Amino acid sequence: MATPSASSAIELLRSHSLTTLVRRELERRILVGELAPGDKLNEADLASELKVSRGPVREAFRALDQAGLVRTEKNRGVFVRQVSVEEADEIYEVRAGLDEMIGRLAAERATAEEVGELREMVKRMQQVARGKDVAAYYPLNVRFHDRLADVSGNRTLAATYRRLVNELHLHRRETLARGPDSFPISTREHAAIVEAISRGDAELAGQLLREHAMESRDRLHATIAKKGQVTK
Amino acid sequence: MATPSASSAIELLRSHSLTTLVRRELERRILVGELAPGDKLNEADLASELKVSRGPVREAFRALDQAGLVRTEKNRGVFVRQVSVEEADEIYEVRAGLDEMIGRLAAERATAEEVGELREMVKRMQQVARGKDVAAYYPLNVRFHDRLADVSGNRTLAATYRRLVNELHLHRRETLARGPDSFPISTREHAAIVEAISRGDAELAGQLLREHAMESRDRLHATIAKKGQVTK
DNA sequence: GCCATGCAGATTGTTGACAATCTACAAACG
DNA sequence: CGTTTGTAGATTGTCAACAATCTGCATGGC
Repeated sequence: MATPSASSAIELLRSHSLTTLVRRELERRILVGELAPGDKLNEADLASELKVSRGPVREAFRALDQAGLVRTEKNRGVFVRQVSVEEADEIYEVRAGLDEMIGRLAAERATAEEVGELREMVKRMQQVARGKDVAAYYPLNVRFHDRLADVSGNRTLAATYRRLVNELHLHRRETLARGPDSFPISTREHAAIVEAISRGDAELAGQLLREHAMESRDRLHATIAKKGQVTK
Repeated sequence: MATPSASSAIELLRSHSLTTLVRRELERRILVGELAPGDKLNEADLASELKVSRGPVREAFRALDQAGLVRTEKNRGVFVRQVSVEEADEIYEVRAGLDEMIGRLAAERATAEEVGELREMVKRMQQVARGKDVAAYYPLNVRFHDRLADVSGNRTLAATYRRLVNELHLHRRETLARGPDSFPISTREHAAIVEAISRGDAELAGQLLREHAMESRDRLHATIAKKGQVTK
């Protein structure tokens, strides 16, 4: 490893085609909100902006479509996917089940280092939470759950989970425009989850994570009810 | 509706680009076994065989890659995905959880017609089962579970389920080459599942479907053990 | 005999051009 | 005045050609 930066650059070029890079960039823009649900993605514009031809852009579109982040209408274009409340509700339902599996498996398989890492993440979240800074808390929360999915040791489970969470990000992006974000700071729950995992209590970890997910779902329903009063 | 065939043809042309058609054809070939796991897919050959240019073929590749049916190696080509026993084990684990959700929701939401349809499918499977014709039984079994996923009423759940089942088909294709298929004829279990759904017993339906999936997983483990003896 | 080096063919990655389709606006008709 | 038809511009779908990379084999050096 004489030139780590050079070798990593080589590795970057070796595995990443333009299609992959375009795909990542678009995924980033969508999840970060630069591209809002319903926005149209113009092939030519994106191609010239990213300094590539339309081919890689189109290939990236097909991948993003399959990933559920955009929807394609023939001869009309591709649009950032809009996730309705009904869909979000369905997704939450599945996510709750996956979260329970993640909790169970994580409790069974987590190593001491992994538990330590999770504890560290919870601690960081608690620090941020004191400032009531939702904007800073949100990504930490996402990464915590993401890491939890990895700790489950089941790659298929983690990949399936991430896919659904991405779609829920989409829904959040959609509703975010209508009003301020009321994201919950639930560090206590997180701490309890990590403790259950630490003790190897699969049943409890699964139950806690399921409930944690269900609360998100219930919050969605509460928001629907409130929006229903205000908007119409 | 004066010319239903014509209007359906129009609808076909309206929504299906060449990319979509190529994608479907390749998916069919992979799931039916015409393309075996590990096989390389040559862009130019496929393009000329399907009478299209390489563009749509490449776009179909990106979608199939994201769908988990092929894997892409930059500058080397795309290959039909190989699902190892470890991966299959992971997938089964997730599938068992999804199946439980499907059972629960189906029991809660299934209409009388849907239950009737499921009963009909079980009956057909029983008829085929008497002939011990595994080749004929297998697709019926797949369609039964597929329909069950729809009956759950949760499209996200059904889509997630199908994706995993496709990957398991891949694993089956891979192991099928090594020896005869020992697919189980479990019409009794299917009948019990439908009955639980019919009675609206969500708990039981979920439990039965989970066990049903777990048996597939256990069969995989048994096969591994046996293969381990024979092969090495 | 064995390994490194360097072509030659094949295959993938990317691009720009052409064809088909859609959208918006304006003119013509009832 | 409203509806319809037609046309121009923009956008997507498809294609064929060019560039970059890989694979296999032969040649040469040790």
